[in-house]
Amino acid sequence: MQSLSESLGTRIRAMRKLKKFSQDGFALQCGLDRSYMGRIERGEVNITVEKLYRISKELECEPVELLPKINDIAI
Amino acid sequence: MQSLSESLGTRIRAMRKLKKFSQDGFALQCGLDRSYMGRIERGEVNITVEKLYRISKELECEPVELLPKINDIAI
DNA sequence: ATGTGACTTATAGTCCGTG
DNA sequence: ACACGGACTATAAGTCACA
Repeated sequence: MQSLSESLGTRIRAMRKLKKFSQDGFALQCGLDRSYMGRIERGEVNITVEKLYRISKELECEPVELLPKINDIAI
Repeated sequence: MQSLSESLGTRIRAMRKLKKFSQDGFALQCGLDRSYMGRIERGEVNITVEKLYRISKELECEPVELLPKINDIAI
């Protein structure tokens, strides 16, 4: 079972690629550092809800589309 | 328009009351200090996604039930 | 049972680089 | 373009005392 951060990162990456954004261009859009976006997508960090919304906004999706179901992750 | 943290806090409080939990009993369940839970419910802090999941788990709901729609808050 | 101030500690998030 | 890291800085996390 994936961790929450891993699952979230995987979903963010998939959605970003769907939108044909580069990682660093997308980070810039979100007002985040490029190295931090890499860490997010690799599931190395536990982002705040505020950043989740910022990322969702730039991906033109609802946060729920990026969040795993509660029973699909280890808590 | 409410801020994200305010909207999230309001929803957490409403769901907690629905479950008939006291603030400090609920904080304990979540492994948090009751004063910190108070700040979350008042929207004074910007929690991480991990905390959101911990709280959702104890409220027996999905995170999406606690999160406002992206167009309903100021980003 | 809850709000608030004043903390300390942990970690989110930045800025610089390398291959 | 992206992975990965070191060394920062800002802020979330967590504790306690008092109202």
